[in-house]
Amino acid sequence: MGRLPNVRKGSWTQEEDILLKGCIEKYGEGKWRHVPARAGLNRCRKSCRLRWLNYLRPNIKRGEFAVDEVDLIIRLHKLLGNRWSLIAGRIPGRTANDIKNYWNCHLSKKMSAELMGGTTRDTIKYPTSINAFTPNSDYLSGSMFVSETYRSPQEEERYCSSLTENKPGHEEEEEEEEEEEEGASFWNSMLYEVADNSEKSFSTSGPSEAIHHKNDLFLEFEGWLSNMELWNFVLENE
DNA sequence: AAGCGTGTCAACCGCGGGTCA
DNA sequence: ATGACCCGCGGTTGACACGCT
Repeated sequence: MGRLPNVRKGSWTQEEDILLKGCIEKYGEGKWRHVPARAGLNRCRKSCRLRWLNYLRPNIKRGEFAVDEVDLIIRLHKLLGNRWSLIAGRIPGRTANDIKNYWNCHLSKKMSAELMGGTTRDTIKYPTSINAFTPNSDYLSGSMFVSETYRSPQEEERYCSSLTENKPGHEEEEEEEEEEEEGASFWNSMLYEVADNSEKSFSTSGPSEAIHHKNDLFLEFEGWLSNMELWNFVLENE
């Protein structure tokens, strides 16, 4: 099973852009498997989709990121980690690819430089990582931490010594459980903290005591992600 | 002027999740 | 329940531009 033979790759020409744009305008977005044939393009569907989403779509903002956009990206990245599509959803006119590129070129270096410079960090809100722990499938499947962890020198020392200890095999399961608990407790803290601080609008919709299962917690959180009022609150009080 | 290093951005690739037969 | 197919995402790569030596 493989790749389509003789499919064009590389940069898009103006003619191709016109064909693709015309096709989307005529048939609408989606059904990407039909797009190459409909548009008369010798491109794979993924390439068409990407070109549309990142370049041809109307209302795409180009050029320098404004200061407030950068600030928002940093805050959102703290909260969400590398979930670029979610971050892009909060920044009108910017695509996930743009934001990812901007982060990789500008902000990741800046952030790690700040880290090295000993910038103080928030204490409980996020795991000890510049890349926030993200509620991805690894978390749901039980393997928790996917991002590189920052530790203080003392923490690092403890961590290293813990690594050099010989651990019998059966303790691995216990470690996984501990990690899982640690992650769940992070989400619990975050969700409850937000709920506690947000008396008015979330007193009824905040997390109920019945939330014990991590999947429930995650689903609850995903629901909150689409709550603009909550977002405004989090960003204002972060 | 030429060579080299670095930054930027568009595009590709592989994978995971969802849907449907 | 299972496998095929499609979509969307994030990581990575490659090409080009630009600055420095």
